[in-house]
Amino acid sequence: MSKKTFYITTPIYYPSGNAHIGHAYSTVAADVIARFKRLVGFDVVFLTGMDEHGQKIELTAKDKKVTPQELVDNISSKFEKLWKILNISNDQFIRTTSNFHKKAVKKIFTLLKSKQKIYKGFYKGWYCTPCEAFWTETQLDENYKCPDCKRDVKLTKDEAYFFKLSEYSDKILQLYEKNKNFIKPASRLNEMINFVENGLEDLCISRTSFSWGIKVPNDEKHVIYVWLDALTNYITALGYMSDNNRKFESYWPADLHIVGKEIVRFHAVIWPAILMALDLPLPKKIFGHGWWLTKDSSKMSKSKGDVIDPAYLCKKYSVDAVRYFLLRQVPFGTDGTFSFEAFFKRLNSDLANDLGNLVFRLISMIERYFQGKLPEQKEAEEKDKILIHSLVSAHKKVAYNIERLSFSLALKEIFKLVTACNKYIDDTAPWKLLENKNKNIRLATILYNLCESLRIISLLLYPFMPDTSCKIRKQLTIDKTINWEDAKRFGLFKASIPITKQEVIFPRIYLEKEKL
RNA sequence: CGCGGAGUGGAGCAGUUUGGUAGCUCAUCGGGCUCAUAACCCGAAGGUCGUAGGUUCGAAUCCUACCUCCGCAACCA
Repeated sequence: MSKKTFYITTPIYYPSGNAHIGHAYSTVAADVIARFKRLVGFDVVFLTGMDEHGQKIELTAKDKKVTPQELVDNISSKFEKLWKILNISNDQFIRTTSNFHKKAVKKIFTLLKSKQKIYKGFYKGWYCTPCEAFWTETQLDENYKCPDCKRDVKLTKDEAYFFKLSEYSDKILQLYEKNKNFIKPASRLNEMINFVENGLEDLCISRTSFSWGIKVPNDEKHVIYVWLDALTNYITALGYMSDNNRKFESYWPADLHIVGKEIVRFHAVIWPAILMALDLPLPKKIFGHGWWLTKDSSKMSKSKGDVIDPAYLCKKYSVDAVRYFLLRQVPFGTDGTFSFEAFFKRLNSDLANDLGNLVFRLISMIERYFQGKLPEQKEAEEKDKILIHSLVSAHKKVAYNIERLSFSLALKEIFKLVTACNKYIDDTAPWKLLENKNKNIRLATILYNLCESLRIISLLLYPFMPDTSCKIRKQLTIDKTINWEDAKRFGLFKASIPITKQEVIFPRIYLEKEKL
């Protein structure tokens, strides 16, 4: 029985500073897809990692008086810790400073060179001596000065290796034409078409101005510059160009590269060209998500420390609050504004008031009315049907929206169910039935239906909020096995297993108590 | 004329492809309920849909002009 495979990646992040909310965003989104795909039976590889070479690292390390390796070891370990905190279920964590990656990249370079896709030429750039940095003409400011220090720059010509990107314009346009879903959302596709139609230039893929990188084989004063080093992580991680490429054979091509909108171009233009040059299949989809902006950045920076540090948010307000907010607040393709006001609002109204309170009031009634043990008998009524119908049909909409990366809509669907449950309680008014002894079974049925609802909700919620999902199941003594199929059927909840009240899942946040 | 996106009640957004009572969430106000985390449920108020023209019986939705904001315009991960 060979399961269908699914390979999903995040970008590899650049450890020149600490992880911020944008990193968390890409990674959490990828995690949701990975968890979902596993849940529906795919054999998933979920890759994330770090892009650890380059001049900026070299300079930062020098500044901090550590070696580049020490610098990246330190920062990368922080990223890894953050992924643990955020409950990221990645199968691999690649670092471009790993030996296996460096070896593979060298082989890729050599192969491309032998195929005559790489040649040696001259890189023209404007060099700023004090900054030790090269700039392209378009990067210079309006007076042709260094954009960093505003001082004079001088035109220099350096020997460098180039990749024949210019050969691929037509092929890439054909790719876009053939696969309309290659770049999502569609607005990004238009940008790329426009960009490629203007013609592609060959790509400079080596540098001599710094040394922190993979050496060019047989020409060691050159180091391989970002593209060939970073983008190829998606295949070297699977063992491409290694002694054991079994994983590569079974998982490549990637099903989905999740990237920030700022690097769509590299993934949608350069990466396919490199793969074409290597005669490898192309990834199926690139999704470029939006950015988190801060509306009132002055206020943010005034507060002590880096307040939008995702680890801090998780620690203070729970992982799932963060995961939920990021994916619920704005559509995945568009930019959003991060504000604590919005964060607290979401937390309070959706998570604490609607979901958390629902679990709490339900368990409270089960304890109070049945000493924590529901009888098995049932007495259904017409109004149950509406609730049940919306429950068993929800999985389709949720799955559909996750597949399209419309996380926000998927969550909306799930929370419609939560609202339906709260309404159902109000409509059936269990506390009134209590007065009438004959209504005991009906009362139990209502509570059963609610437990069952929460079983299904916990299942649908699992890819987004694994922690919360498990908490709900634990509180209602539902067994731990998470299986998407079980979201399609009503009636699997086992009555008569004792339930006792536990912690509140999402405590309410009181704005006035929060010091921002 | 480089390409593209956006401008809708206090806030954030959907609706524009296939014109026909302007919808959602939050906030506000009123009511209900008491199982619950001052939570839950119901109802109300609030918008001439960037501006000005045009097409049409009828336009947020189509056309024209203009204004404002934003993204892309390659070696920045």
